Amino acid sequence: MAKKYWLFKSEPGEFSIDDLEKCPGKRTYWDGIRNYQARNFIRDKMRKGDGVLFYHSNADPLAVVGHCEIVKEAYPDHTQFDPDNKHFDPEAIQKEPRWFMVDIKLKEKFKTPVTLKQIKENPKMKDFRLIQRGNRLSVMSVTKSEWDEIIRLSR
DNA sequence: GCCAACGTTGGC
DNA sequence: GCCAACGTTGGC
Repeated sequence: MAKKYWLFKSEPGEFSIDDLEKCPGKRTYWDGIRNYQARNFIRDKMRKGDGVLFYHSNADPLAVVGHCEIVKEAYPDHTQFDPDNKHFDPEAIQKEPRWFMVDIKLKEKFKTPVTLKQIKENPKMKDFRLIQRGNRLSVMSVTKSEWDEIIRLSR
């Protein structure tokens, strides 16, 4: 299957691209996704080698700050079973995990983040999911041309 | 801090 | 299965 592209949102106060850069091997698991649409992307669609844009939400600046690669495909998100974790799901059962995660590895932290403002002003990005009205998905798909444009803007 | 948009929950 | 109430997200 052809390489696909995604965008992950993260609040830098929770987990920033700098935090990712400090992780061993610059890789981490992407836990805490508790939305079914996002879960289905993770569980059913993401494949090793797919590209991931890393976006800082609730931040200054609001921007795509780098890109990553999926290095491990979906497996159960252990935080759903951990009562001490803020993503604990009391309804989740071990035999049939409800929530999944992938592992990502940082490929590049942009020298120039691509801001939300830039994206909104760019006619080529008018269909970008991130800027669609009321879009609250924390994981979404990105087309190849959108990916290429973001990379170009970061240069 | 506000609030629009959206997902989820639960009573009926 | 409808839908009002509620909680959350996230830009502003």
